[in-house]
Amino acid sequence: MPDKPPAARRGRPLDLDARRRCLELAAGALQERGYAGLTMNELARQAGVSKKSLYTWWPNKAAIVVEALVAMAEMPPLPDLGNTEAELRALFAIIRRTASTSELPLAVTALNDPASRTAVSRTYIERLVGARRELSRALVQRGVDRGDLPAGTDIDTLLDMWNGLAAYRLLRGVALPDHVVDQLIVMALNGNVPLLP
Amino acid sequence: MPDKPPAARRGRPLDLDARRRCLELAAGALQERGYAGLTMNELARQAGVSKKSLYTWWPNKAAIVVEALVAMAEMPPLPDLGNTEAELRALFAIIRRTASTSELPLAVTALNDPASRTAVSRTYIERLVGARRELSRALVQRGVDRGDLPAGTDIDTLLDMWNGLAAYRLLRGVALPDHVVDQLIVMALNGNVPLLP
Amino acid sequence: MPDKPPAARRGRPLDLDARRRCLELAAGALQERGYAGLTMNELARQAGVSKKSLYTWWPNKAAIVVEALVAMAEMPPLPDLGNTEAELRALFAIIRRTASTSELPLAVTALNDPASRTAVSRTYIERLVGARRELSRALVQRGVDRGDLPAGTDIDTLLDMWNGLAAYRLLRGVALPDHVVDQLIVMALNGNVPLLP
Amino acid sequence: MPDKPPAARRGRPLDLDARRRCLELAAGALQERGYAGLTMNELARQAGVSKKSLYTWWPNKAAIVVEALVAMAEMPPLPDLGNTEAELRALFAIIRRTASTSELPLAVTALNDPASRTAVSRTYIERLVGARRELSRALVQRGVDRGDLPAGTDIDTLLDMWNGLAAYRLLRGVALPDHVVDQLIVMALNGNVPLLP
DNA sequence: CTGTAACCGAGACGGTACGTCTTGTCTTCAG
DNA sequence: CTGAAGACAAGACGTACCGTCTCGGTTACAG
Repeated sequence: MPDKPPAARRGRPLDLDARRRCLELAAGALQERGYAGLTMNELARQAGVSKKSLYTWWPNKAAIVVEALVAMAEMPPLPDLGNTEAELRALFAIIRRTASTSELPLAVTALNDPASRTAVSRTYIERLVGARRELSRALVQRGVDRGDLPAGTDIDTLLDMWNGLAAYRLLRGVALPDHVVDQLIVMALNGNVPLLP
Repeated sequence: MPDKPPAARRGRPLDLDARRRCLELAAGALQERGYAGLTMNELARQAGVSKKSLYTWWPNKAAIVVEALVAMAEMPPLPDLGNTEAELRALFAIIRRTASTSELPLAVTALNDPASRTAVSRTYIERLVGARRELSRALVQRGVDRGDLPAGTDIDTLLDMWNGLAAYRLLRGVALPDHVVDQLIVMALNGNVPLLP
Repeated sequence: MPDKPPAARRGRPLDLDARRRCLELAAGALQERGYAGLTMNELARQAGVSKKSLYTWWPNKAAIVVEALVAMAEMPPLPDLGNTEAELRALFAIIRRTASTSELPLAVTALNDPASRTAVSRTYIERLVGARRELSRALVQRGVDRGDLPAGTDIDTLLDMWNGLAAYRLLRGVALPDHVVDQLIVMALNGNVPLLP
Repeated sequence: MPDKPPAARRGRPLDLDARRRCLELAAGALQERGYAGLTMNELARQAGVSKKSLYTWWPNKAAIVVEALVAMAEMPPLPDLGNTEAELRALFAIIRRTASTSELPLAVTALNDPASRTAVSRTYIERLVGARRELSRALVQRGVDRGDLPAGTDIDTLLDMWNGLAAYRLLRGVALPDHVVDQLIVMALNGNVPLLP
């Protein structure tokens, strides 16, 4: 008997539909009213779900928030445009869009909620930042492979710098103008990027 | 007599001493126990101050936190070492130290507390981020004046990029290794910096 | 099946035990420390109950106080002694005891607390004063039935007069001497009582 | 030197006008909004007086309230109508009016305010109840002197009973109907009153 | 006519109760 | 066994009020 149905489950099955509904409602509330503006009571009520279930599915509020953010952060793979400059431009579009949502402040707030200490481990952050990171890294790697970027480019540092710049500007409430983006791309294509040691 | 003192205040004067005491206690509690770990009840009790006074001086908890962070962010002017590379190295030391304290998460949390929306205006952020910014800008400007950095250097973008990189790494829980700092300094001294349009 | 049990309650049931515990603690605190000396914070703490629960069960402090007083005011039915004079004497013993406790001032204070205006309705007073009234009325009625008191005796007015006399004396800080009680009883047995119109 | 002018006062004299203004405002607020509805802050503001002055003139809130009630309780001497029944009827008019104001509940509340324990002594009650008592007693005494009431009438008990009846009815929220008043007067004129021992 | 002593309005302050809110747990009943 | 309904403990938040205090200014009598 190669593989029996996973565990011969008994009783009422998990309501995966309701679970997803919660994440969507949470995502909406987070963007509209922020971290503190999302309350578990209301989330349960609106999702037609019991608080018991919420706390069965996630250990605490911070965990729901992080998972909702992870879901929001999902993005389609960046297509190979055959042109490194065009691809970098597409990458910056995503960086700016991400920074313009309040995703980062929300993540910081969730991760500094004392409740999260117990259960929301670093793995969540890995998933949150990491989700996009892999795709972004692949894009930059293509530039390196094409020879448009230096062979030893420190891709992670480069991406952290670009994302960090956008995020920091967001914190300051200042926009990231086009000409800055243009310049960063030109600099990169000219080989002015951090290199691996 | 051109203008007499503003309004000849009546009534008992503000107890500025107690006000400052609150900020110091708040700063300590924030570093030790985080945003949620600081409670107004205890702060009032420890400072020997009534809650009424707290809420007279600041509109809500977030406002106290931001002001305490502003006070924490004050730093001595960066001395002129006569050597741009040494100065940049000193600047990065501060950037790393700042990113490794909990200051940034606290600020983000406070500024995203819905209570702060009403009263804690953008000016607080200006003060918070701006306090250090002026000093950092002056340091970089000295490098430009000495001719060690390009004449048209976009100092703000450069600083946002460096600070953002450090902060983003902090969020990811990854350290910023020395060789990366070395490389960024070398790049800057080679003139590879964003320029004003 | 004409009507099934009202709604087949769902969710955790009310903790009636804790509710009763609160009333008892409140009664004790009222007698020892008065209306202002009873605080909701402490009551919650001592009863091992959350403030939320207190305010779920009662709309405000005054409501708890009134209900505690109602519980205190409960008294055993006055036994039929077969002798009207002896029964009236027993009634006066209760009247005096009631007037000498702090029950009346507490009730007046609670019912004049502006918080009570909204929620503590007249029904509370009915219950508070009415609890004892029924028993007292029954006692006097027995005297009427025996023919020891006039047939048309206005029992309510008679009881209000006697209770009012004792209460008024309490307010003035003057005792109600035995001979006055004796005389009132004699007057009543001689038929000198207010009559229904 | 038999008696020198009291103390040869120096400095600014007491502002008796403002003091009286406070009492009037307090009386109004008490009747409209009750004991807790009268706040010292507002009283000071409305009277154009500083809180400092309020607490110079009276030791605490209860003291102001009691003094305001005493002022409210003042009544013109009851004229000799030459007719005991008419006079008793006038007396009952006053008793009813007094009971219909919330004077008694207010007095009870004030005297049970823990703050009053220190400073508002029994003498205040004497003044409050006593002010009217003397006048009422004189009126009843005239009836005794005329021979319309028994020689040994216990006037104090009689008045406490009548006042207490009206007050108790007020507490119960029930009116005192005319026919009851008529009957009490008839009973008294028939000699059915408590007698001194 | 000037000094000085007592008074005054304004209002900030310490202390503390009130009533509301939210998180995370627990209990019951229904599917 | 899972899920909805919702009561519960704990405790923070922001508001209100009392009685005290400190300030600068005002009014009277004294020299």
